[in-house]
Amino acid sequence: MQDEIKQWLSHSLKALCASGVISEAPAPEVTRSKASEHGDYASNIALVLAASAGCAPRQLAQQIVGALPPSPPLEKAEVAGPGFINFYLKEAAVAAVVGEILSQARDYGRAAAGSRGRALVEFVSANPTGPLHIGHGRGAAYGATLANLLEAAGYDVEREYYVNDQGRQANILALSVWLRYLELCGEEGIEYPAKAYQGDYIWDVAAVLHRAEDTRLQKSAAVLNNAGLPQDAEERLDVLIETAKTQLGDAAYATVLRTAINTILTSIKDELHHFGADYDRWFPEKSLAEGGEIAAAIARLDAAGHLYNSEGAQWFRSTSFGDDKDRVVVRTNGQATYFAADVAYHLNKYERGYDLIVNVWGADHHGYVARIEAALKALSLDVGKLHTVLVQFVNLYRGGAKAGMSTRGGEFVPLSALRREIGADAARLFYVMRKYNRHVDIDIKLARSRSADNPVYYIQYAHARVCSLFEQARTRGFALPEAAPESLSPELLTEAEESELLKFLARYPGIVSAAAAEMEPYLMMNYLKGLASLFHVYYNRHQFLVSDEKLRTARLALAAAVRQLLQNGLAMLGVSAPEKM
RNA sequence: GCGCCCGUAGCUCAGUUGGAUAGAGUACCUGGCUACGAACCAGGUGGUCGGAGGUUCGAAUCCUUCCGGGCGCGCCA
Repeated sequence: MQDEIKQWLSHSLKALCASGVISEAPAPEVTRSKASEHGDYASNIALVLAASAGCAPRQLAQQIVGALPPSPPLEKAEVAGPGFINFYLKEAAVAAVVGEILSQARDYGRAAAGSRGRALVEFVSANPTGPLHIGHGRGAAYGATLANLLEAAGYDVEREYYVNDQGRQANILALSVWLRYLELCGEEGIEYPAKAYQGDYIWDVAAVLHRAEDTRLQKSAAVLNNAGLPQDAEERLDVLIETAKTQLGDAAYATVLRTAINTILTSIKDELHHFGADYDRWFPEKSLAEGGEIAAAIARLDAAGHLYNSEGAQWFRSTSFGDDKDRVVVRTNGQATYFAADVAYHLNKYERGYDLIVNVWGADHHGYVARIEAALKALSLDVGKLHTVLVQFVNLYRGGAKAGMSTRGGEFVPLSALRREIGADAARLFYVMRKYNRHVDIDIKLARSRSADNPVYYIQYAHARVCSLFEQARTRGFALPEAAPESLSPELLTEAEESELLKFLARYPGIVSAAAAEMEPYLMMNYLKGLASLFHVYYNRHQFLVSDEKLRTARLALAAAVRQLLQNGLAMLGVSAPEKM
């Protein structure tokens, strides 16, 4: 409707331009009116053009209105305030939305599948070195919801998790697990390093190895203590890792590492599934090295002339492309850096031919964006396809007291614990309640309470209410409205609450596309709160199950449309829509 | 020090991308179930939009600067 009004306005402006009232006819802006006394839509075009036209804004507005073409859905257009033009739509034009929603049902507001091309959403991608914590939960809720929104907006979406199954963190994990394993075997005098992973889950993984009864893994604790350990904790860890590799041999060491990664990754997959975040692909970092893609990526940067050697390492001149310092791609020890692998990974994504590539990262990675984009520019790739979303941190409170979430200290709060305490629905909703670049506070006591602070209940309650209403209608033997849209009598919906609700329903498609375009799931969440609120107000003021059959059917149809959009919206947020609570 | 994000009611946050009188929820006070679910609704109290300049018909929104809070600045991942 907004676009149609713009066309009418343009038509009018061209006419005035031809008669010399104004010198040019720019594309007019049309917005939804904030207050109902300002009509349904409004344009500021007269205020914009008044100065150049050399006449008073209100007078110009009057001339624009006079030159509008005949427009059937329009009740009237009038000049108001300093020179705004307000548009009022006919009730019937507004009420048609009920039939559209009931006939299109789940597809209402959705663009044709795949019409916008292919999109990749990579999210969470936490190191498989420990359980997911509440910070990852936000990435999971955000990423899963964004993927749904992009799908609704017409993208063919793939959901991907990048698995860091090699590198230093993976080696620290393997060492940690092996040391615990030796303790399980009864070895004494093992000093467990402070920088190794401290969580209890390491014992669980070690127990898996222990049950396998692999004799290659059983070594004396003495070999570790003879290694001549340095004082520095990080160096100490590196020496221990090397010792473990030589003592175990490549094959056995690989078994430890693989078992550890697989065991933890399995529990991560399981947790994400319970959380409603499912993936199309688990992309192993290791495959990049094994397929020669890291070397190929480095070679491409080199061929393009953007690498140089310094201090025994190979550097990428990322400062030429907007980064604030150059980055190492190959260390002095000959190993490629994590950054080099990540360049290869992004190259891989680009070669898969997506139209949109989304990275969902934690806010602590923001320094990393510039160097990845620098590499893409250096390889002459279209950086505009890549959107890196930096999701801010989550603070967890328990009745006012802050709870920590560090992964290495051992006192993190696992996502699974949060989910068990407040439920997956509340967690999903709380995580996407704010803009992604703002911090989210979750107070567990609040989230568990059935108070009105809790938007989960407010929205779900509206849905359950409609369901209950239909249950009542059924038991009283009333005909239900879904069957034939043309028998819905939308013209009978003339109460103020009804027309407000109708207009709000019609905004849904715009919310879907805006939430997808801005990558802001909270817009959908806010819309659903607003929809629930308008329904509750309407419900309290008017009767649905009235004796007049036509009016009853019209109102039930409106309720059914509300229920449909609550279902559609909640499904997109990964939240259930219960019929009873 | 440099870079990014954020300052709106006591608290948690919206504010449709520069529009008309800055809005919800919560807290506090008051009212509404012999009508389809009171996990709801209605009314009231509550604001120098962090401060100061600037841009224009018009600023919470854009620019400059200061203040306050969060995060990042490894041959870790």
